[in-house]
Amino acid sequence: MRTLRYYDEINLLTPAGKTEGGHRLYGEKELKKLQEIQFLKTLGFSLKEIKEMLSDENWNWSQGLQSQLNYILDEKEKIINIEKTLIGLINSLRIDGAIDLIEINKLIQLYQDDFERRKVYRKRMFHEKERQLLDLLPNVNSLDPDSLEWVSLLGQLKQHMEKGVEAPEIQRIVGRIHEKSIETFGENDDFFDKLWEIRKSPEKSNKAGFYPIEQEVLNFFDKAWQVFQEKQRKEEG
Amino acid sequence: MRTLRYYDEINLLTPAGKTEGGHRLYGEKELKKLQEIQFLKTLGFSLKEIKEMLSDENWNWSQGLQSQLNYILDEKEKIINIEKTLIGLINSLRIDGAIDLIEINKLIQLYQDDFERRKVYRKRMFHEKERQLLDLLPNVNSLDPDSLEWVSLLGQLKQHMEKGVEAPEIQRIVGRIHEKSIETFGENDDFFDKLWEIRKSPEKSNKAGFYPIEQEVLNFFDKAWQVFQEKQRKEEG
DNA sequence: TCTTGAAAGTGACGTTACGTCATCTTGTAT
DNA sequence: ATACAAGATGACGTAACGTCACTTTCAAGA
Repeated sequence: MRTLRYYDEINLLTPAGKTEGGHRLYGEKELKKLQEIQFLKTLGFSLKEIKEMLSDENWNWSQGLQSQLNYILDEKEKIINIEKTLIGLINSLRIDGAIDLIEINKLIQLYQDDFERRKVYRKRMFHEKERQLLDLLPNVNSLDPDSLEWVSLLGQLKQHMEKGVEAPEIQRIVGRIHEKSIETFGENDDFFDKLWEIRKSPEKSNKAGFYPIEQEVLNFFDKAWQVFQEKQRKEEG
Repeated sequence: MRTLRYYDEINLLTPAGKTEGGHRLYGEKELKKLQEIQFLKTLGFSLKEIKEMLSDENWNWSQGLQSQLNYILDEKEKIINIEKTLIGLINSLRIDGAIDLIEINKLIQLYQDDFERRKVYRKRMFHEKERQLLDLLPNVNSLDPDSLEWVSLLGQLKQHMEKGVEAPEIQRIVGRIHEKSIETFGENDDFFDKLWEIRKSPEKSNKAGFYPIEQEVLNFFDKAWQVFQEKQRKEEG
């Protein structure tokens, strides 16, 4: 009811007549118009725009709809960006256990501004084939099962860190990370080492556009990884 | 500048001090806070919410981000619906050439049903209690890394299901599930129960990165599991 | 015809995150 | 000392209603 009063106020939809007492009376025509208004509203038009459209006999619908579509597409892009950022935050929160909003913000800025430079850097560091593998890297900004497995593994590592690198829990997690990386990158150890070198250095990671992981966790994994490899060698040899 | 005045008014960000004349002075700390505010704003939080988050020492970030993500996903869905409708309209315009309100009205009829369905608005659940009422469901984003690994593994299984039980991708995933289950339950293989337990929860929503574990997936896993065991026996025997 | 209670009317303020005047005061460079 | 840019203050405007508080009208039953 409030709505009808408002539409009346702004002359968007005036009642067909009024009773002596002032009650608003609407006819068939007005009902139809109301439906039109509701419909256009769901398309995201403002009442002002709707008023214009409905009152202009020669309104150019195709142009109006097109520009509305453009606007909506813009909004969609914005929302998708927010979504990605939120997912990234949630994942990194899981890996690191804490967040520094400002650091993350910087990263995002960097990510947005520096896309080109990062591409160049990656080109310098990796061959064609390796770059294809790079695209397989877990994407913190997504919730697909594959990325989630990485996130969960790193998160568990962090969780059990206090138990030390030799703890069986840790070694099992490292084992699964190993397998996962074989699945992702193949048996290509060179590539893995190279990646790991970059990963370990915050600056290089940053340049390459890798998602930052706490240094502590990285160092811990490095040690645990060495233990793991030694054990494997022993078993084999 | 207007912005700073406003933040001061609502006690979101008060200046570190003022000059005799009343000019606002901001220090390093305030600058940082301002940046945080700006960042959170880009994520779609309202100033009221931001105020709460930043002033609460024990703010539950993971939950807050999560509910914001849900809200954003909702918005995204709405926008995508608008987009579809607009595209539909534009296309039908192209076919018919001229369109007038009569045409639009036909389409209104078409979409009318949708309106009705969409009237069940979901509100944004910012506060814990409100959420607890409506969604008790475990959501990937609120899971601990350990459970997350399960979800991610099953999710990957589902992703590659079409390749058949014998596919190497599948067998590798099954292998990791096997290891994970040993870690969790020991050598006895009763982790099927666990799977069924996980299965009980979902169904409600599979957006928001929520992975329902369907019957189909479980059946598939069952078969793949048998293949896996056979292979192992062969290797051993 | 009178009563009565629900529905409708009116007016006003609240909502968000500032933008934009108009007017006044301060800080600072010359 | 003076001039002038920059900041402060207060106020109104924004979009589309929601939500009081209070009054009036309409239609049905006695």
